[in-house]
Amino acid sequence: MAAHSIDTSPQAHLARAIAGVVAAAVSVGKLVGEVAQQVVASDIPLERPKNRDHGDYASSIALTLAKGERKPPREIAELIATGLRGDGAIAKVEIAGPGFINITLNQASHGSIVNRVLSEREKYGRGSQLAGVKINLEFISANPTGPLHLGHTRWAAVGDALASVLAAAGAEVVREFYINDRGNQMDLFGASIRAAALGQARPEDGYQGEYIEDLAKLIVAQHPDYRDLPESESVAAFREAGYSLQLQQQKDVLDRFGTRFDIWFSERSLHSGAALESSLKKLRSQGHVFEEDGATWLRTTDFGDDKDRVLVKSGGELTYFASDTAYYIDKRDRGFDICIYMLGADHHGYVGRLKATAACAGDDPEYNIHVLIGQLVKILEGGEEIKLSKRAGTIITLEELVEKVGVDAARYTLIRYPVDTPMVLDIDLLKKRTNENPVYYVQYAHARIAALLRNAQELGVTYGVENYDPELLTHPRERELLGGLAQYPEVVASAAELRQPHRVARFIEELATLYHGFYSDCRVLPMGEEKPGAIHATRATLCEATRQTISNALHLLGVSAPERM
RNA sequence: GCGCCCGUAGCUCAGUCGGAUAGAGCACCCGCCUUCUAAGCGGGUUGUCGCAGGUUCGAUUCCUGCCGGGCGCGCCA
Repeated sequence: MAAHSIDTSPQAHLARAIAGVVAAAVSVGKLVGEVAQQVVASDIPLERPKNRDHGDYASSIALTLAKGERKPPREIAELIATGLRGDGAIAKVEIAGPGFINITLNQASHGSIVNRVLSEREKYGRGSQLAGVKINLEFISANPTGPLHLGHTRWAAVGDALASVLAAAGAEVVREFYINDRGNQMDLFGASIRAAALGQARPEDGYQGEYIEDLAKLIVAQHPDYRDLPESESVAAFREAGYSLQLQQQKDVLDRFGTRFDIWFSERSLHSGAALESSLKKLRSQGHVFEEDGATWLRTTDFGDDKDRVLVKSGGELTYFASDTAYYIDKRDRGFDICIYMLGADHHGYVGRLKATAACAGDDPEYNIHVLIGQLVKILEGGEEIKLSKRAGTIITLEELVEKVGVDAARYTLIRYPVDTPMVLDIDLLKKRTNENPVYYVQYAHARIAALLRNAQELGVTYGVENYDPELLTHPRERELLGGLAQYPEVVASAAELRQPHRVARFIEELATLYHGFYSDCRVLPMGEEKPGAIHATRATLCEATRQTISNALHLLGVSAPERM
């Protein structure tokens, strides 16, 4: 991490302090193990123990070092604890259990997080561990042959949130949507619309949804002549018109959902430009292309794929896989260090070939390419599962879900689970505007603080860092809340590193719980004739820092932070 | 057959780069609004962390095998 952005949170301070003590012990020969010699602040395990008797922070570092030192962990813990006791931020250090170091901070240090939050404001939580890294995040990437369904919706929410989280960690992120606008399904799409326009039965394997009728009507209204063209021209005309309308519909729906893409990338553009040819050239130069049975293959088995893949069919046509490889290489040529793909579970078979493709192009598949596999979403309505079938037209679309539960609830619900969890959405339950939906719980906390701060101003409580005195925050609830606020930057950093935006959602829920607990036990504003004093200003300032943190976190997820509910 | 994902409380799910008594919400029972939003707070009840081995001071977490569920294995896109 760059020197100008030293993390000033209490736990970062502790990590540096512990690393410093260990390094000092190494230099005088009290610690000799390899692990101890190499330890740096970012390696120091430091957590907020569930049990408050275990202090504000606890570290298991002594247990980790014990093996290399061949000494009892408690002895090492004592050594470190002794070194820490001189630290001005620390009130108490205790050794517990097998060798945990439990640390209690002094008031000023523990309370200083409020100053940090209120000086950084909407920037609180941002870090720099991904500074200078260019990331291409591709998600949704639906065919332009129909509305976006629930699976796409999960990605629309999670992908957008992940992009924000990565950006918050300092990365330069581009959100990209790959439009699969080539291939048989496009002709099938055109033929389906044409059939609807002519009042004929749709092709058996064609698209059956009602939206096809709507598209047909729209197109015929503008271009009645399309029906009279020779069949293949007519299919093409309906296909292109339908493509354009459907793509625009997807863009509009996503826009209303709050997910906006930087780049809409057309598969066709790979073929009309030089991308395909130059990618083939690159792959050939790396030596993994071969000819067999009249087709051109990429030897992906060199890098762990199950089987080699065809790039050019014996008939001379390019495969979808050829597009994929060209697309990947094009992204790299555009300067992206890391290409993240978000795919549905039904596409997990692609992971091997995508990674192998990157390797064939001479890249590091462990760094340059990252594939996230999302499990499918099941929907319950009226207690029964709705089976999804695009062809049969029984799908829940992004639009329908939003109509039913609203943007905030839809986004938040989809984001709060890790993507590899197969999730069950109960529509009936989500329709209820009750606290069964965590998004209300979290938004309520924000609105509650906003209301309180409005009242504070009316009552003449002048809150803010200049009237903030951390020595007054001695109540256990206050200490808990301060500890929660301090966790946020670390949560964002780990969400970015692990590509798991749901961690941010879980954090907000925890912070909301801490706030509600504080609120019910600690009176913030003066009562009756009481005059505003230091405790009121200090507590209101703590509230403001909490509001800011919740707001920042909700914004990362694309969920609104209401002032009133 | 081969590969990937999942299996944690009655339900929906966190937690897992090994760490202190396994958590939350919902549901159920009992309290708390004459002053800041009760969409809230507090208390109670709930578990063979799928099963069996292994590694370890320590395993829900790592390894192996099995059982159960989902998905994928085209010169389709």
